[in-house]
Amino acid sequence: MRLSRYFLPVLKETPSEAQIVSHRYMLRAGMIKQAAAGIYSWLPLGFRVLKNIERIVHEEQQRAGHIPMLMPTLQSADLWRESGRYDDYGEEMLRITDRHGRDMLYGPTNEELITDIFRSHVGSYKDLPLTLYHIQWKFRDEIRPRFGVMRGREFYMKDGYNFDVDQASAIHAYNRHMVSYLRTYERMGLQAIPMRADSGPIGGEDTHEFLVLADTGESEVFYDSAITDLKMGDRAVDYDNWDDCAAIVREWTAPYARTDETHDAAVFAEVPQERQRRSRGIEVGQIFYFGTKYSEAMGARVVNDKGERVPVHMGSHGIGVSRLVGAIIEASHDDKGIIWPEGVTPFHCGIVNLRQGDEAADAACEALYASLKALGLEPLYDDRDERAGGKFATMDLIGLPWRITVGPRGLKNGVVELTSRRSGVSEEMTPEMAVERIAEVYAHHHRAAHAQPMPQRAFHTWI
RNA sequence: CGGGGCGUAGCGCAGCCUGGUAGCGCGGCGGUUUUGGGAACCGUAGGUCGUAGGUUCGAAUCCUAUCGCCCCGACCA
Repeated sequence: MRLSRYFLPVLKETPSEAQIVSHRYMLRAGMIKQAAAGIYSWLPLGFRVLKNIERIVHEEQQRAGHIPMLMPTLQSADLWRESGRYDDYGEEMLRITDRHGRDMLYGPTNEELITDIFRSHVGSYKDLPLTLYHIQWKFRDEIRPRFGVMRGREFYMKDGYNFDVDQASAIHAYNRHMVSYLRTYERMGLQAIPMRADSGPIGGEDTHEFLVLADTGESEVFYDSAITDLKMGDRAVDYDNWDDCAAIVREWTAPYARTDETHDAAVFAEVPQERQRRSRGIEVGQIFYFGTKYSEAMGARVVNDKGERVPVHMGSHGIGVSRLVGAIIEASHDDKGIIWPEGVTPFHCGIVNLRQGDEAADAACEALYASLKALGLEPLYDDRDERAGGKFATMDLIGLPWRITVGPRGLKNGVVELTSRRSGVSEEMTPEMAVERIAEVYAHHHRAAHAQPMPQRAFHTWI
């Protein structure tokens, strides 16, 4: 993309309403524009990040054998009356009446809809296990929306639902989700720690929240520092293997890690003193096993191998996609702006032409731009007629992890400058070498590297 | 919903107390000189002062109502 033809309304000054760093930078970098309290338009740059996060979520869900679909934002109140939540959910649910006087609602979540779909079409244990998910806008009428997209009223969320014939296989689904979530967050350059949580209005017996450590987090968290040393890395995971998944879950749940809701000072005291950590965290996901809570209320039953009709065991799982945009910024920024992890960056690298209009500089930039595009990478070429300082400031603010700086001075010696946004380190090298280096950096983040679904599959519905 | 605050040009703000017909910085547009970390100068456009009523010869300013937004709290992906 050429910046001169893009829409990137950056702000030099911080809008007064923004209190926390992610909100400030999202506004200043031209990522969002507030439409109403807790409701935002996603401008082109923000939209690219949102879509990158969404893409990673999709890839990791499908890798784990989960099936994408899409349910509507508006729902009929009838199903919610059936589950009993029409009254339980309270003021946070946005209720709407259509022209015929029918009670509708803007969905805060989708357990009712998915259960209705399930009971209409699935009747036998032979159709299980089944995990369906979608990524869709939700609305929760927060009393006080704040912190930009971190606590909006309208938000983009992946929610998935697993259906299993009995508790044991439902627990495996739970474990499988924890593993896939760990991978998902790691690919975004985040460390999200699973912490034992309260179930809240969703209900359930077993649940973990995933928290990103950040000073501005809304939850107080207590953990054993051993957990932050854990990495999924490149390890091969067989999502069909109950023991493998359970082992990884044990690895991540053995060290103490809880939010203030479930914190137990006595248990925490058993963690060696030097490993006790107390911090703040941003919740970016949660997984639940809730047994037969909805299936019993709504009559979602299957016939098991003994010919008995039994309520299906369910779980649900959510990832706050729009919130993650803010959470990543909270976890990765400095005083100049955002520092995007390679996995989610809106553009793979920036090209800064220090002397727009200079024949050699223009030509070198065009060549770099073409080479990067040819490799399937998307550079952002700052070809505006701006001074160097302004271009650098913009690049630093919008946080592209890599920058190639091109100027007449370097070109005289046949070199350009490659700069890491994170470390600030600059190296001079030929343009060809810079392209090669960028390509290497992104080799692991390419879509192709993640598009392979699990090789062995137990899910009958998987393509 | 309780407490606090704010709505004046695209953004950040002053003016309000003590009414007299709107200003500053940044940004925009045109031009000249510049050009390796947010340049300088000249020119120029842009506002029914959130909205509605009231008081007054006269309201951004005083009064009333209303809408919106932000912050703290309870609540929450």
